Amino acid sequence: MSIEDPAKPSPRLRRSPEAAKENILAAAEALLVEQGPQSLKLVDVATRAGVVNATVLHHFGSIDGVQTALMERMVRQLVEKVLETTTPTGDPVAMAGIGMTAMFDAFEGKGAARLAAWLELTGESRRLTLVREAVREVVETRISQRVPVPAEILEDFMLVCITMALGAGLFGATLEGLLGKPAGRARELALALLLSRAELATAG
Amino acid sequence: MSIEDPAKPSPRLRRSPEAAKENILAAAEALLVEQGPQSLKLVDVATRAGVVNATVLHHFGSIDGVQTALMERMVRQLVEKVLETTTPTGDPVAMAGIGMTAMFDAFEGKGAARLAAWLELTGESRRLTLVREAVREVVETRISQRVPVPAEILEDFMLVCITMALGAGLFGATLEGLLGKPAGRARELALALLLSRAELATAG
DNA sequence: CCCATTACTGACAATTATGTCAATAAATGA
DNA sequence: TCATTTATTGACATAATTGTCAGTAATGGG
Repeated sequence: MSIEDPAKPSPRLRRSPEAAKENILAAAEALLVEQGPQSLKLVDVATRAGVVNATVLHHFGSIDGVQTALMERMVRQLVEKVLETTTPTGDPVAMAGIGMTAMFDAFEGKGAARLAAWLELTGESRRLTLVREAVREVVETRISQRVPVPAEILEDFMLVCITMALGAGLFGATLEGLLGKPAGRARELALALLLSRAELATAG
Repeated sequence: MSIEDPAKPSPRLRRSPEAAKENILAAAEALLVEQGPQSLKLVDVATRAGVVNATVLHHFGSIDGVQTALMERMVRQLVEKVLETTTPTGDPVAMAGIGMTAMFDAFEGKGAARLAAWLELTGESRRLTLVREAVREVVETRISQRVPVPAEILEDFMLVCITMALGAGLFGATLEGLLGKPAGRARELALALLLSRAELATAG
């Protein structure tokens, strides 16, 4: 006999469909961030979420369904996070600084850059029309009307900014280690470089 | 009966160990570039190389052995490619331009950026002491002695440069598509940004 | 309280991927 | 020519991963 009561029928927890999915996706996201995309195994995700694999399949149909849902969730979170910190102020340069900082934060924290890299490697980056729309909204609605800069140049600037934010978010820590630089140096330098450019553009 | 001679004993091809490994690694690299790291299945690599999986295992021991060998091969190629195009000239700014262009080329072509992302995602980026040594050699031996800039600043510059080269190499094409920009625009803008900075640094 | 719905589970089937092994055949040297 | 070595192979064994299904148990509506 064990110490525990032998006849212990596990108090089965029943969530709402939304809560169940949320629980599973949170577990999947944690695994993605901690161990990389190749560790997104069905059983691992289920175990992490405190359920069995059949439960995961019940809600998402397949492991691909989990991955797709996770992608959408993370993209949505990223976009919201950037948008909510992109409230227009009077000063264009200060605004650029705030917006870019928010972007760097978003890509670095919670593994958004890792997710983007995963999408890129698996060739699933086509599904990102959501991102396209978000970027367009940021450019047209939030920045373009306030800043005396042609949309063309603004888009170019966004392109460089996102490229650097992704690069810094994904490789920053490793590169800093390889070069013996303090943590956060890549991000710091990239932001400074971009900001100097922003000042130039608005001043000219 | 088939059209072919029914008793056709396949003319078995026997390579030297080196050639056999090279053949397999080339196939693996092609698969990595074309379809991403998760397509590096034992059977797929073998089929692509025109052999059976047992042959691959004979030479590399396991699929991990293949991946490790492929990593080392690609890193070596990348380092060589960068080093060979980093021949010092008289003009520091021109040198910076040439060196950075070479770096961007190296990371973009043949999926070096994809490899780096893969290493990052799989958490294998520690093995990159090879890269560390190469970077140090570039900084100390090839640049530092020729350019009147403190090593500190030079290292910072390398950090940003590599970050951007990786970002552009990995995400450039997709981002350009999402933003409706012409191909190569991210790389172009990044290089321009870095070059303007290099001019500033050497002028100051 | 009772019933219908459905989230959840355990056990098992199916599929896929990796690895083993004895036998075969291509090169090399004696 | 003959023997040794070993790159190569097919068939098979093992493991890992995904997916199926009938049954169980929370939950909410009547």
